[in-house]
Amino acid sequence: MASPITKCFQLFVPHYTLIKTPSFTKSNNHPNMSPVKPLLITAHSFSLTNSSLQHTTNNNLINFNHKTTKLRIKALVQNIKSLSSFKNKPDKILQKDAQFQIQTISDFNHLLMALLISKEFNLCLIMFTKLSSFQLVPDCCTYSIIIRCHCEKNDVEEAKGVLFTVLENGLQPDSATITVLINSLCKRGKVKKAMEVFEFMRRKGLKLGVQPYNCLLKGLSYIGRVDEAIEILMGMKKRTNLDLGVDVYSYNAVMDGLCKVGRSDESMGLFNEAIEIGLVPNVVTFNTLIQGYSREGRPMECLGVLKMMKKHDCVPDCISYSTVLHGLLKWNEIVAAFGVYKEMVGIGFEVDLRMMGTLVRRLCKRSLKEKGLIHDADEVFEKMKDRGLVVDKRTVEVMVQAYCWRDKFDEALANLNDMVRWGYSLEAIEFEKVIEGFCGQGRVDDALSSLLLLHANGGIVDRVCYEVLVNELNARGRVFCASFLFGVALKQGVVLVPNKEPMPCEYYEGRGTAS
DNA sequence: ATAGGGTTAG
Repeated sequence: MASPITKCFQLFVPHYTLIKTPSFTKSNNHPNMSPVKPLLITAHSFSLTNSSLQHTTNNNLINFNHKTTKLRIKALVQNIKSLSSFKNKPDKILQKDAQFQIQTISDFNHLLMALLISKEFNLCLIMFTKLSSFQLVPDCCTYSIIIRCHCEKNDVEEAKGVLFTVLENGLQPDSATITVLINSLCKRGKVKKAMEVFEFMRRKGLKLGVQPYNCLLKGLSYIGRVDEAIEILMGMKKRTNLDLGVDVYSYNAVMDGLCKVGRSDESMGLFNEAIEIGLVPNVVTFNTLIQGYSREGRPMECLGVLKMMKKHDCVPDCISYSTVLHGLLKWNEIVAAFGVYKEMVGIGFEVDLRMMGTLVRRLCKRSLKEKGLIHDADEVFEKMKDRGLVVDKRTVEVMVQAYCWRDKFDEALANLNDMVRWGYSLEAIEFEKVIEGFCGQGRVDDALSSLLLLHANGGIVDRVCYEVLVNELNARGRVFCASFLFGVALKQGVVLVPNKEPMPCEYYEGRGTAS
């Protein structure tokens, strides 16, 4: 009674030979493939033990018994399911029990899009060839997805072919379809080919919107032909009262091009021009400028841009702050960097752990001159420990050193233990400082355990460490312990010449006479 | 009415 339902896996059964490249003819001439709607994709359809899959073992494009194919299909289901996170459109296509109905070309486009997003380009193209079995006719949207698919595969010629087919079929490719192609070409630096498409469209008498032009601007900037980009931008600006015009994306593209070649001032000039003609700069505009100044070694001007943003009612985002912070660190403006760090933390932005490490190390170094900075280093370091499971080796080393400077040997030892826990070697640590420090505070046992920590973890204990400790033990009359250590040193080939030889014999003799 | 299209960091 219920009409047989085409399951997704059946789509891949080779009832007929697949056409190598998808054709765009609207033929319904697949006799063995009864076109039945709707298509239901259920989790069950993908069941890999399904006996229907046995039919697919012949020479075909998709072999369901092949391990990787199974994995791919599985991943595909995941991706289609996770479509719910895709642009608020889930409810339309995802029904309650995870069934996926295809009734309209729009549903089909969504499926193709899902495949595209999951980078299943070949599957996407294959699905496209099955389009007619759903008695569906591709529309502009379908074609732009297919064009994008070819582009992602780096098959620009094929993509262009699709565009021509669209035109031949009498369909009007709209600006969105073209944008996909132009963007893909420009992103790969194939600006010349992109321009050919522009020329082609012009000859066809089809007008393009501002977006494809923006792609071109970006493409030109990308290959370093910024001046040409500026020229085009100016042309676009002149035509404002026509249908084209410029928008903030256009300016962003060219400004970025200028910034990338060290012409940030000119970029700022363009910014002012954009303001003049009434465009509203967005966070990307400002971030572009920040990046420009940062690259040019003008990190303090990044802070200026940050202030400008606030004046323009533009809320700096994580990228704004990260870029500024990165610039300040790169050019060694450590105090300002800490200020920006504090601001980020205050807002609740996560700071990159590597930048935090750099900040800690520089603050430590700087604190030799400006004592107070060490507290800032502490603050950032504590945050790092809260955040990550491990802290990078160099940063802990520097902090251990800084703790030693301040006679905070407990903290130093705690961090040395962390280093061991994290599997770091202790070779870079100045253990004699730690041991001397503990001894100086009269804490011989802590000094001893520091030495043992180093020894137990394959570190080379140098003469100074042994000497300091043996002397200290001797001074405290702990002769037995001193001689033990003396022996350990000897075993390592370190012959100690302490202030006073430990005299175990004397010691025993003493005991002997007493009893 | 509407799917499909363009921007910034490390």
